[in-house]
Amino acid sequence: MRMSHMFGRTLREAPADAEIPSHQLMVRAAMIRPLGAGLYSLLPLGLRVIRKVEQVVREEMDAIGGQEMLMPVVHPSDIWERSGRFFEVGPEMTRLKDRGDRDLVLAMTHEEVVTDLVSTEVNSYRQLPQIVYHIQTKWRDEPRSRGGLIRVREFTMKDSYTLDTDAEALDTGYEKHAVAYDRIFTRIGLDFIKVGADVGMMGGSKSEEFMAFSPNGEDTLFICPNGDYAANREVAEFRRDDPAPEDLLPVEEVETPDTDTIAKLAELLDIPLSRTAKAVFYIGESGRFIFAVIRGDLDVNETALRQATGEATLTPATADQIRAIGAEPGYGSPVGVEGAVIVVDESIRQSPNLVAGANRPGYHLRNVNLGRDYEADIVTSFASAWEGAPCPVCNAPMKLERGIEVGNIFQLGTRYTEKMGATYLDKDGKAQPVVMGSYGIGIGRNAAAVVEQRHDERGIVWPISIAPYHVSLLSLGKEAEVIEATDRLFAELEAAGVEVLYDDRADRPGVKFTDAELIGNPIRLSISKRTLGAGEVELRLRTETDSEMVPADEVVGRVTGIMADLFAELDPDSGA
RNA sequence: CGGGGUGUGGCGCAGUCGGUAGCGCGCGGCGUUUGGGACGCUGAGGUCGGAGGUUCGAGUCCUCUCACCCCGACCA
Repeated sequence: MRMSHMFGRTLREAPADAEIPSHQLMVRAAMIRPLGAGLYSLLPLGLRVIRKVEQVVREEMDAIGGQEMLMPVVHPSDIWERSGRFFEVGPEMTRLKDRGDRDLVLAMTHEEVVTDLVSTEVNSYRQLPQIVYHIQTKWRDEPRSRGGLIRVREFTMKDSYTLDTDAEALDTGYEKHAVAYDRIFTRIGLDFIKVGADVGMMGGSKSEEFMAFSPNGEDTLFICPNGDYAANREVAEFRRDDPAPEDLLPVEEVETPDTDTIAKLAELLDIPLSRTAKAVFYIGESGRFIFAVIRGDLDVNETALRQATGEATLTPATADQIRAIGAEPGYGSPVGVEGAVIVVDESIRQSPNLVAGANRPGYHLRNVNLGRDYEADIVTSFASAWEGAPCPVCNAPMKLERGIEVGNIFQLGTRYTEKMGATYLDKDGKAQPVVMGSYGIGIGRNAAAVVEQRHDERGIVWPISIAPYHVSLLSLGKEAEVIEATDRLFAELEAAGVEVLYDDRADRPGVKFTDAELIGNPIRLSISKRTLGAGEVELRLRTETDSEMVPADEVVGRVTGIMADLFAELDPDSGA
């Protein structure tokens, strides 16, 4: 490609509304342009990156037996009604009508279409297992898009689906995906980790996320320094030590004026936070009052609490709602309340003789004990982990990291196939629901994550696997012999299968160097009157600050050799 | 949806007390330059986000509205 005719210009300054590096650099480097909130055009340079990410994904999906297909972006709403998600998913899914007043939805994912296809295409256990996938547009009307390509509303996603006869076979397909994903993210040069995750709106039983490390990531991860455990904050567990057993002491009311927070209470009574029981009040989506009880030194993980209660949303209760069940804001305890679902964290069960509210202003109770003084409807774990929390496996203090979710894998089970009647006949001729898994990779987000991890003050430092071009070729000077020599090298490189972005513009050298570094192709070649006089070409890697002079007739071989080395560095089979 | 912020030429910005819109970069032409974002001359390009209002007069004041960004809520 000759830069003199490339569509899209580089920008000297980033748009004022771009804050994170990947957003700024991809706009400046003429890869993306904003159209609206969460909507981006891909310019030719950016599209090349996206296509390369897609191709890596495609190769690895094919390698585990995936069959590529393509499903529509617009769906008739009835399949979503049959799965139930038409009613479960909120405004994130866009609904529209066609000219015949028929209800349609814009696809935010494709479980429904796959399941619908399965019901007609799969009839026998002999056809299973299967892996199908497509790489296609998704529309999710996010409440808030952000960060360039990190979180957008319209985006390209690879979604694949495993179809199996039983849970054991599902494990196999799931594990194949875990391996394929490892290879994909390695090949595109990401520094990443697989963590345990919440199943969210996808439902199902098991889910893990692949997280690219980045301070600009939206997720918080807890990671064991010994590699024994890694989880999204939403589901992160930690080791809970059993406190020394104590005899249960009698309940005793204590006057605590103006002590409406746990911190004040602990100070007033001169006890550690861990000797108090904290009450947190929510109203669930069903309208039930959710009364969460947790040890005073811990915080509620609302995702875990939603899971435990089966409530899709939890809204903090108002003071009036709290009083309506017989509790008192600031002085609440589960002792004597009525009409609430009492959910107790494990920390409480393990801790005897805690201080809790007396459900009247200015008073608390000492020596409150679960089972003696009140009963729980649910006892489970819903405490948030924290930086330094003990690893649930080895007890080492966990590190807190930020990550960008670049892929996720879900075991769906029969959630969709049962509802939509996607069955196969087993060996006994009996109809059984197909067991499904669902696996996603956001293509554009991956490209952005790579930029977040691989850039410097001058621009992007692409890994060769997804760089827009392998080589930036610069002609320095307008002398005819320089132009001719650069034209010739351009042709030779292309003939050798090297992808070249040829900066043939009439600009000064500084402009070309700067743009080459901004765009970030891995190999830079420069030809000028000076190099020509010595019969050489200057070669510099984007990752290096020193150049190398290469005899003109060795350049193509040298470049292809470097390319092979660069690809090898990203090769998951090389053991590097 | 709550909180904060910004809308002036392609990008970055200025615009005082209300007086008829300017700077840098970029872009076209000519000339001089050519190894780290050159210089001179010259030229093109703006419904000042939109609507309404106040006023002799609005980029500027008032009202409404739209869009975008950031934090939170939410989120496969």
